[in-house]
Amino acid sequence: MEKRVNQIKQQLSAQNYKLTPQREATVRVLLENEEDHLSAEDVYLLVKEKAPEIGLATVYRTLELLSDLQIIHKLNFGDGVTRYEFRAEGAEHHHHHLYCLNCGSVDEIMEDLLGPIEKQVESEYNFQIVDHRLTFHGICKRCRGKVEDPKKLYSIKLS
Amino acid sequence: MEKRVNQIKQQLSAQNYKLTPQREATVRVLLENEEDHLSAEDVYLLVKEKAPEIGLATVYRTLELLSDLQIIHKLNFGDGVTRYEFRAEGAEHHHHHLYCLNCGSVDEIMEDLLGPIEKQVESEYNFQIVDHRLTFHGICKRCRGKVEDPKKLYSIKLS
DNA sequence: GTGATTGCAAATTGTTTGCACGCTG
DNA sequence: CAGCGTGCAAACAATTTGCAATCAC
Repeated sequence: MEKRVNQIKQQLSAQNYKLTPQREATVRVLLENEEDHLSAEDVYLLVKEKAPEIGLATVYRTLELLSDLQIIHKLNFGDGVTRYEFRAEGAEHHHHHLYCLNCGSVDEIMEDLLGPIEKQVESEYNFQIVDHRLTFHGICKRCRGKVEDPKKLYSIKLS
Repeated sequence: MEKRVNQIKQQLSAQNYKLTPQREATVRVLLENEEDHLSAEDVYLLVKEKAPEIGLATVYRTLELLSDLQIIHKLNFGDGVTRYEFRAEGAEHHHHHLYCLNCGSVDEIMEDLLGPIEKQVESEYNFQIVDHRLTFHGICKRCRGKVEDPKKLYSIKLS
């Protein structure tokens, strides 16, 4: 944890940015909730607990900064809010998401399932791939059995 | 074209909705620009050409209705606007998108590359898949050569 | 007429910006 | 003191909602 905070501090100063207390608090919240895919509002509420004077705009600015520096990633599941997650440490390690239509949870698939497919797409469509987003929408293991008609949920909830 | 309008009309009346002139105009615009992934605003502007009195709210309501009835699909590429596309006619025919970081164009991959992978995910993660979204972000064939550093573009443009 | 549908304006939501102040080198 | 960084409030953009008027059976 301290190690990662420090690492980020260095990434910031390498570009002449400082790890101010607000930024540090934000980073720590993100690290502490790494598996949660928080929205800006989520982050704001959590950061306020440790730094009550912080403004929402600062949180947005910090998230934008971290995103520009490719320290975090913005995610969109179509429910109207942007969520954030840490980038995989090793540059090219992609992963995917499982978005539950019932409870809104987001789980991760930590393996990259698309390696061969990317190659196929690059050559077949003459498209230079920089990244991809793969999300499966459905019912998570915790909601299994609770939902009668997943397709219906789907049409209601999804964008 | 007429055939498809009629088909949609029937889908609507099957659920006790009417294909009003405004709805029909909206549907036609969507059909005429099927490969374009229009935003609500785009649709609004185009619909206004044939039905100048229409309101933006009506367009939104129509798009929402069509989406609820699973006639069209909402899409999010992370650039802040929701775009719409027709659903594949045959229920389970998935396709994928190529989003160009340089020009913002969206092309389609009409084959479903994920069949086997879905099966693997369902069993391995105990997740019941209803749908998936797969988008490749990168440089389209038209922008090839115009861009020096795709990764940089990526960090700037993407959500 | 009764209920669905519309247009318009106002409200909401998520996010961004302008600006004066504060902190740090 | 120069400039980055902040908090606050106002601005914005996309979308949604309330409501009175209108339309279709």
